[in-house]
Amino acid sequence: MSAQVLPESFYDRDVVEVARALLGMRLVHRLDGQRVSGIILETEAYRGEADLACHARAGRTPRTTVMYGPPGRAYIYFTYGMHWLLNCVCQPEGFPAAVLLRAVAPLEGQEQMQARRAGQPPHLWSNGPGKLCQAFGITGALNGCSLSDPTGELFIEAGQPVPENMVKTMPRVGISSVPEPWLSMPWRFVAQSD
DNA sequence: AGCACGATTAACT
DNA sequence: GTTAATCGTGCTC
Repeated sequence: MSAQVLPESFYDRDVVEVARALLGMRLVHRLDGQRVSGIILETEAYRGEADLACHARAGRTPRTTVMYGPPGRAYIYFTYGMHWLLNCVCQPEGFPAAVLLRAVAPLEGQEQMQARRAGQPPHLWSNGPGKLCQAFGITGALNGCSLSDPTGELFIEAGQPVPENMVKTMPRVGISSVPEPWLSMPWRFVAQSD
């Protein structure tokens, strides 16, 4: 019984819907022939050039090109001079939108995570967008790769969907200089732990 | 060519 | 609660 990898069509719809639907799914990175994986617990949606919090607000640039491509690809970028952040490209090709993966619960390959998150306790390995990329060994080398290819290095498998009463919705974080209404859009989704 | 700032994190007071 | 670390990106000159 092998887990089902989410197909491109999963991502080919409104990015806010996808951000909600990704909760409970499983992020997998094949690293040194070993699976490093975790259950997605927190996401944020970034939608189109009109969304002033979205990188695509500046239009199509070298960095944002991947977001304009087909759904189901990884959009990975570098920020604050030291952190990689992982997104899933959504909606039809030509419309720039992506879901930022903000937190996952460690599952497989915990020795790998421990090694990459030197000295930190397990609950702090992947509870942030920069932290999860570090724990999983994800870098810009994977930018643009398909997340729907089961033979690829990085993909997302179907998991246990999170029921509605276990999902909290709130404004996105880290975008404090963005004007309304974008600042308050409830496009951040968090799965409750209990 | 130069500059301000960022979808963050960890280590402070 | 505050702040340094650190550099690619996009904007201005």
